[in-house]
Amino acid sequence: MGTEHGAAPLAERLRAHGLRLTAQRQRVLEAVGALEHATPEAIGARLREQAGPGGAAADTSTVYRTLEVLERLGLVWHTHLGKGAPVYHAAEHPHLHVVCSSCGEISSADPDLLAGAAERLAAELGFTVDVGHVALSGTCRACRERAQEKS
Amino acid sequence: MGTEHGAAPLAERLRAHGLRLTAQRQRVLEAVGALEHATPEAIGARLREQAGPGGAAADTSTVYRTLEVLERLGLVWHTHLGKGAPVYHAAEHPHLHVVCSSCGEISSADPDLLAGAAERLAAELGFTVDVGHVALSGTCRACRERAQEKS
DNA sequence: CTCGTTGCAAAGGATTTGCACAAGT
DNA sequence: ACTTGTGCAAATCCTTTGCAACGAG
Repeated sequence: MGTEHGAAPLAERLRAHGLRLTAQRQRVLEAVGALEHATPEAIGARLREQAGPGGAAADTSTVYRTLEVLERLGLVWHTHLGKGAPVYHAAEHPHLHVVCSSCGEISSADPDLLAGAAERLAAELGFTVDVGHVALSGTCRACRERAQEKS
Repeated sequence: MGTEHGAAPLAERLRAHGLRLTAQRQRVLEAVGALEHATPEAIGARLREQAGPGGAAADTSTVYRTLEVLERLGLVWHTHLGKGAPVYHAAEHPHLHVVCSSCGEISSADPDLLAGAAERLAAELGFTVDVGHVALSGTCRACRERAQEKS
């Protein structure tokens, strides 16, 4: 297990941008890594739970502002999976999001799935697909079967 | 040009569901077909413009409710391209949406691009990708070049 | 000490909902 | 007539913003 990227990049990248290392920023980043597919709301909730005796949660607005910063630093990414649900995840393990439009189930898939499509788009339109941001919607096996027996 | 699906399906499908054919529903459907990548707001605006002497626009809430109905009937589809921007399009010509996360430019692409990925997901996860709903985000050629010269 | 950060509360924008009236069948 | 659809306005939800106090460097 590499120690190289444990917690260092945050402090380092913040300094590089003239920004400051704060407890909130560390906590939000930690929360994004812990919760997969984290929404701002979920992150806020988690911080509130973890807020020990010191009462050290982060305000909603701070969560939003922090996520914005972390994204600019390249430490987290976000995707819109559907309606009002931006989902953040650590930038370290890029993966594809696959969402069932029926039950809302979120799965992850191999980014290579889009390699072919990405190449064609690059060649034909000069468009660079951002695999980490992509969300594929469709129907998961369970919902598909449920729909079939229904009709 | 086939007449088979011109305007008939609306009345037909509405009846099949015990719903009624109204002027608003016809107009909204027409607007979605006319405007590509139509947002609810844009649809409302268009209806307001077109509202002739009879003053026959549709209220915002009606637009939303109508789009919901039309989607249930399978006449229109929607995709979330980013933040608060649900985009509707006629279900007739399925296409992929490609959005530049930098400038917001929306392009359409060949659905076949995802054929390979769709097959693999179906085989590996039993997940059926809904190509019409998919939005790929990334960077368009113009923004990519702009970013390069900048740094 | 200086300037970035945070919390709080209020502002915004987009979508949804309740209800009485109008309209389709 | 009966029941669904519509407009209007109020209610929500999510996110952003202004500002004074706080804390990192």
